[in-house]
Amino acid sequence: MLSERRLQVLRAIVQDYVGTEEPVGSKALTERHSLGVSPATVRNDMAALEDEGYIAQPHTSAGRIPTDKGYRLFVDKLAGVKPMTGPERKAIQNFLDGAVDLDDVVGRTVRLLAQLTRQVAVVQYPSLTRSTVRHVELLSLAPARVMLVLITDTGRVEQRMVDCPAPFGESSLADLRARLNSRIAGRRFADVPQLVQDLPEAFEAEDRGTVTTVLSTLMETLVEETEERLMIGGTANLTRFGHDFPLTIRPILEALEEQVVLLKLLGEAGDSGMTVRIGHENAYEGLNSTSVVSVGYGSGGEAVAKLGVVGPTRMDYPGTMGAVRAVARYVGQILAES
Amino acid sequence: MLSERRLQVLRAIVQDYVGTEEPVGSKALTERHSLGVSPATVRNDMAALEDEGYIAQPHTSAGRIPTDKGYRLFVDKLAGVKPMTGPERKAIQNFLDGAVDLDDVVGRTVRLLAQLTRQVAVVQYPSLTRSTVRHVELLSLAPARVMLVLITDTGRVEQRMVDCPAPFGESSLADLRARLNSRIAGRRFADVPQLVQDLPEAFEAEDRGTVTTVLSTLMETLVEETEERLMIGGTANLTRFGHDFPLTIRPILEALEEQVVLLKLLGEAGDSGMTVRIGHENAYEGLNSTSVVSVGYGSGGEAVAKLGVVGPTRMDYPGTMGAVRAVARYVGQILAES
DNA sequence: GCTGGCACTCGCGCGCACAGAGTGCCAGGA
DNA sequence: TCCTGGCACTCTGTGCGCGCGAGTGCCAGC
Repeated sequence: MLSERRLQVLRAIVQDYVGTEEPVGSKALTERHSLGVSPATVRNDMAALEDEGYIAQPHTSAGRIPTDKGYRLFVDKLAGVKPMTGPERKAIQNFLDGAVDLDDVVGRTVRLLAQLTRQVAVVQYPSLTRSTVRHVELLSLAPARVMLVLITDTGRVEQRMVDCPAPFGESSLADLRARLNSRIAGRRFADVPQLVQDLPEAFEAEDRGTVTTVLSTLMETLVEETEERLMIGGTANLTRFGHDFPLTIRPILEALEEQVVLLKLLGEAGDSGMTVRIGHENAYEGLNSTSVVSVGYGSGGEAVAKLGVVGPTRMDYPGTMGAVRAVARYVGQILAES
Repeated sequence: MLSERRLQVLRAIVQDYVGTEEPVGSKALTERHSLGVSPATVRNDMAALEDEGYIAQPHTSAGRIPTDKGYRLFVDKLAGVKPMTGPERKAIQNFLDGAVDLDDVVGRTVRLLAQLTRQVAVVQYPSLTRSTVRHVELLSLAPARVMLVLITDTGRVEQRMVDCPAPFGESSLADLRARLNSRIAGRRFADVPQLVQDLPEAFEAEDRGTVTTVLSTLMETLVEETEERLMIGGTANLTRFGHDFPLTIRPILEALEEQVVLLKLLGEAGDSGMTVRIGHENAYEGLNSTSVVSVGYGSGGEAVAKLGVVGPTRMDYPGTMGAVRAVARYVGQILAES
């Protein structure tokens, strides 16, 4: 167990290193923080911290820098979440209030988060897993061609083209539309398959093939849309990453383009509360030198999606966590209103 | 006027520099290209080319590198477009064929283009300016709340929430929906305002306010959607940009996040045929060290949007132009089919 | 108008020495 | 038992000088 003072030393090291980006030595520490002890004592503490794996030296006879384990302890025990100031909160609210539709909300959120944290922001579109169907629209484009439009209660709209096996009359289409909506409007995605299972039986034999095709397209859409899309922004902030640049930044850019990777990353984070994944805690190798701070957000109490930022392990955790939490809260409000 | 041989020398310099990324000297030139003359002669030619501003020396007594003006001449006069090979064309087609909807088409196109050119790809969503309305759908969500869904013939779907000034009955809504569609379905965006101008008059006084609100939201949507969205990809390729990295890459990443800048960039390019903007020819300052190769694409003959790549001025122009042209052609085909 | 020769320039890489920061360890004191 | 000042040691980063090599411009000759 580490003594109280050693924890303070670790906290000081993290804070200094985040600020200066340079390994911090014992002398500098005692100068900048009033620890009440001499450099020599600090040196002993540092040696102990290094033995425990919380800090490391890049080279012999350089200062110390925190390890992933050190940051972990810092985040868990030594630092809180720094709340946003009043004016900051006001600004967040104002910025998000002007959004006109879902795309706009997500777009603004990304920009805002990137600007506040000066890091890369990732925002997942509100999830459809817990969503319900608001309306299904069917439009006849050609005798054997139907457009399927799905509208969800989160305000999302998806459309698919359906090629029918046989021509499909306008009246049959209207019939199908009406039956479909009366059955599944307001129901959850997961329940849809059962609810429409016996629908084809209500139609003439010649139309059954088409009905089945339309239904399976609908189901595909539901499944596909359950897999989430996301938006990222603030990639220019990657340039502030470090000095050894090209090598560090490349895998990160690659990871950011792989939506699958990012979705997994957000998905792995706990469902409630804020999650901080530090360095090697990230499963994806390219992000081993980064930390991911993420949190769920949603209208009402339930989280429907996640958002977060990706930055260097050497980041201002309290500030970043504060910004992420605040933004998530306000986005939730906006979504609840619309 | 430059002699034939000097043009050849310029061509050789561009090709070598693009390959090696290093200033190219007279001796290396005569070794790698069979110009049939000695290094001394090439030196004279190079001096002449430098006087004319086609090439420059980074430092005294280093090799020469092409200037923007040099690349311009190279692209205009000295190099053609390198066509894709058969297998490459096949691969492009296969890759694009699996797309399920518009988002998917654009997404695949971006990835494909980035991979083929190993540069940053930018694809504009098919434009709505020349588009027609396929269908307008109105859904009642609450007594005084309507969802407006617009479907275009390019397969795009946009929705907006409308808060009505007064409650709006289901039958009035159906009436409005029917009238709207009979008037504007199949018509061009630009014609819509006139066509619906006198619609409110057909309704009871109590509903007129709502009808007007719905119509103005529709018009807003049309205008907004005429301003295009776009998708980018392959940003990881920026890491191959140069050695002086952080300084070069930062403004580029910033530019890429500013959709307005990119749209302007694509918009400025000529409406038909391929456009190459080299270095300082780009209006936006952050892209002064990059070249942009863009071309319009669309279903049928008409171009409905643009796509292109952003890369270092030192790029393989013939190859890049070939890839861009080929991809644009196949995307056009895919869009025409769907 | 092309060629070979020659002197000149300049950036780059290498070796070296030095300063500075930081460490570990130890003996002495509260 | 724990803290402190002192001391020797170890590195890294930096500045300087130097030589090499690539490349140039110019000139006289063919």
